[in-house]
Amino acid sequence: MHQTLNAVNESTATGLARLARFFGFSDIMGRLYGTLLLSPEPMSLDDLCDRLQISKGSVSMTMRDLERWGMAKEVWVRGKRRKYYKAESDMWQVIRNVLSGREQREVQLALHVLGESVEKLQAAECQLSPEEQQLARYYLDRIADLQAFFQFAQLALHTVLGSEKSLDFEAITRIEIE
Amino acid sequence: MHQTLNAVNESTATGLARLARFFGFSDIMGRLYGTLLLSPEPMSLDDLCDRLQISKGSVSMTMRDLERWGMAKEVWVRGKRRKYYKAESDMWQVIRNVLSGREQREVQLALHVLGESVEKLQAAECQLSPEEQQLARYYLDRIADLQAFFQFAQLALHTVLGSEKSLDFEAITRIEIE
DNA sequence: CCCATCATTCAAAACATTTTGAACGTTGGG
DNA sequence: CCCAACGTTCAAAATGTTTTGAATGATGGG
Repeated sequence: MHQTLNAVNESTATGLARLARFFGFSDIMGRLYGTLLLSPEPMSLDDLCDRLQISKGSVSMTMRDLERWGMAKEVWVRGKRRKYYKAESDMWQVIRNVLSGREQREVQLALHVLGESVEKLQAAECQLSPEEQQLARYYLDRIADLQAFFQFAQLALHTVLGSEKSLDFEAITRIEIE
Repeated sequence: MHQTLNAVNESTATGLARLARFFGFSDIMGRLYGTLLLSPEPMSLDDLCDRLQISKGSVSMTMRDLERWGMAKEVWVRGKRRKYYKAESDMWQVIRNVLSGREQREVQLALHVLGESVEKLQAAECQLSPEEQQLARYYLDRIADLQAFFQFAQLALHTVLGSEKSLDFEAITRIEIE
């Protein structure tokens, strides 16, 4: 294959590895996704091992993750016994999968914990000394700020997840201006 | 101090540690920030060591990071020689600091690399065999998708960073009901 | 100028994550 | 039913990250 094509392949895989890392996934996950994304033909586990020079165990495990996150799909190639994979090439779909899984859970957990703290503080108020009451009010102020942040995040997520097609810019700018 | 106050303190610090980890910072960074956030008085390095049960070296290094990211500030307490710190309590400011540093760089780097790939592919086109040309066009399509994604991210970042307004609790809840 | 009191540094230790590869399933063709 | 060709698993090795603490540097009071 021409050297330029290889170079582009390599830098794309490296860039996606970086992006994966940024989102808390493994390096290999990004490289596998990038490699599949630039392959017009589905690839087998052995193809991927060979291309990326990593063990078959890693590829097998990581492909399962990619499937779980809706970033790759299994493909049957007739006449072949091997498993073949192709990348989900709709980036918006991938983004939505990731956001609706991990990120949304994160935000909801945070809001839940913060809500519990508020309840605890309110319930305990009458048992507190005057100084402690003052501190409790201070806590409630800071917690309110955190809640505002997470509620903003929740709204932003909801907006992105609600959009069926490729995300339009109008939606996001509207949130910020309000 | 009352047990409820301690419990809230602890769960807030733990929650912020989790958030820090999510954003690619260290655990301790989140815990220190959370601890400072819930302290009406500035705290010294030794106060923080004592509260979080971690070595002074860690606290010293991590406080430098927190300062670098605009998440905490040094405070002089008259009559004391120690350094005292307080959290930057404006969450919106903290978010802007983080986004305008790391995240923005990340997006710009990605766009730069993708742009280079497009140039390389276009420059090499005339040297390619017909099959290679077809593959190059496939690459250009996939790269265009990636560029669209990063350009969207860039716009979203720009919008958030451009807004001066800090979000308050009431404003957010009002938006969500609409 | 010296001492006491802090803060900072950084090499090594503790800890956590990722990757490997040999052993073990599974499946389909013969 | 057996073999060959694959996929999967998981304990251990490699690698990467975080934390410690002893040594060192800085600074103000006396």
